[in-house]
Amino acid sequence: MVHDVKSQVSDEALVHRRRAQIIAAAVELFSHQGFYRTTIQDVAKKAGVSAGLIYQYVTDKEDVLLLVLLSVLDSYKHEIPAALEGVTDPLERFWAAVGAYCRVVDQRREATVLAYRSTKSLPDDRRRLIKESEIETNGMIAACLRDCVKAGLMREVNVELVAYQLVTFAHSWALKHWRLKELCDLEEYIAQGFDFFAQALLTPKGRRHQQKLKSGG
Amino acid sequence: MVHDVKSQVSDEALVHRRRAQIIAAAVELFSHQGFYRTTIQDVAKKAGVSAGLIYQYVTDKEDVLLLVLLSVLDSYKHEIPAALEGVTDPLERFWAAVGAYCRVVDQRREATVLAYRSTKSLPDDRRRLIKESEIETNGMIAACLRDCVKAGLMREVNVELVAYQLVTFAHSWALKHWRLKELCDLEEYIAQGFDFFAQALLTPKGRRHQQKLKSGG
DNA sequence: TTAAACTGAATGAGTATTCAGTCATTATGA
DNA sequence: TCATAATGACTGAATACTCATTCAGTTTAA
Repeated sequence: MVHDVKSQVSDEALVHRRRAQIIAAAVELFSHQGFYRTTIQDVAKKAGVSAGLIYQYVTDKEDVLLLVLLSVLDSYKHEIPAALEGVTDPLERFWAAVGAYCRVVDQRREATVLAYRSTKSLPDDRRRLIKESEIETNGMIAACLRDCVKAGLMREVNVELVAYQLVTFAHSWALKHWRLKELCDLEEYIAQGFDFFAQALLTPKGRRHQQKLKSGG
Repeated sequence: MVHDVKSQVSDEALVHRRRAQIIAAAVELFSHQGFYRTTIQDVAKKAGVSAGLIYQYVTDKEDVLLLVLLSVLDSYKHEIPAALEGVTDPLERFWAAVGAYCRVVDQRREATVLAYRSTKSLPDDRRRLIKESEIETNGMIAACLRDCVKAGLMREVNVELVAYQLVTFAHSWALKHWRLKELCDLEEYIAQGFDFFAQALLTPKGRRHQQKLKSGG
């Protein structure tokens, strides 16, 4: 998918390095000033390169935005499977996935907000790439949910919809941070979310299982 | 608050009428093309006035955005109390408020998305107006929640936080409509949300009360 | 030596804002 | 009564400026 963005430069390692440089500068500027208020010259300056150079790695300004957004979504796509590594119990996997999601959102808070603000600034075809990536991430959460339902630990809910609610819960930490940070910190936010979703989703069997996890370890 | 925006024209009724005209055009254009892609000439054309006229009712382009956003938040602020009119039972009031919120979001879906996308495009002082308005609306939901908790119908949750989750649930219908509309329609969305939040929040007493409401009417 | 990477000033398209002037309406005064 | 003036909403072309993008030329490294 990064390969959908065309570059004049052929050396792949160089392309990768330069783009990382450009993305890092752009994330910061776009997050703070927004896409339209940020000029390519700003990005170039912050990245320590010339304006012309950027156009060797990207076809237009919107491509820079696309790269930035894909880099955010990529961090979701990597962190969640990493958090599930080696965990087998369905309920544990579920909490691990949701917790990991919340923590990535926290780490990349400004970029997450940027994604909400700017996705529509992309032309349709590039926007589709973003949506697909989001659906993929959602799918990971949905899969964890489904496993819990299958194991009889959770009620028979509409898995896709609930996955959205979970994702939204995580995103809200970024979107409404200006207010939420006055109400609680990240770990409290996660804890109350867990409590909330547990109440809503767990079957009696699920609840017993949950108790065991809590006490056991 | 609308009065924070200055106009050259003194006739108040005229100001109101003209602004409504400008806002109507701007909501549509901003929603579809975004704030930065929309020119003042576009707005003027759609509103059937000259570009110059707009500047008699507004000091700059950002003021147009502010007026648009305030008009969206105002519709929340009016619809919720309207839905609560004459309802006294705390649980009924709660569902009425949340349901009303979801329906306004649905009616003004594009404008809601616009609010998420564009609030940061405003300078800090004007953005504060928006945030205050949002806190006020949230307060209405929080108050309903608090009454349910006091009446022993709901668990002792962090009312402010849960209010945010409810608001977020409503907003998501707009923000993720591109995906959610494939999973369900608005009424299903609301129904599954009610089920979900009921499970998470109601006490045994609350559950019995809820049953009574459902069957009785 | 030369191809690839890079620079940064120049170009030109796009657009927020202004302002000199028009027009309809209302006040003035003879 | 009816010219004449004053008012203030309104118009839209002109201004002034901001950038995305290009490209002629320079540097780098093999």
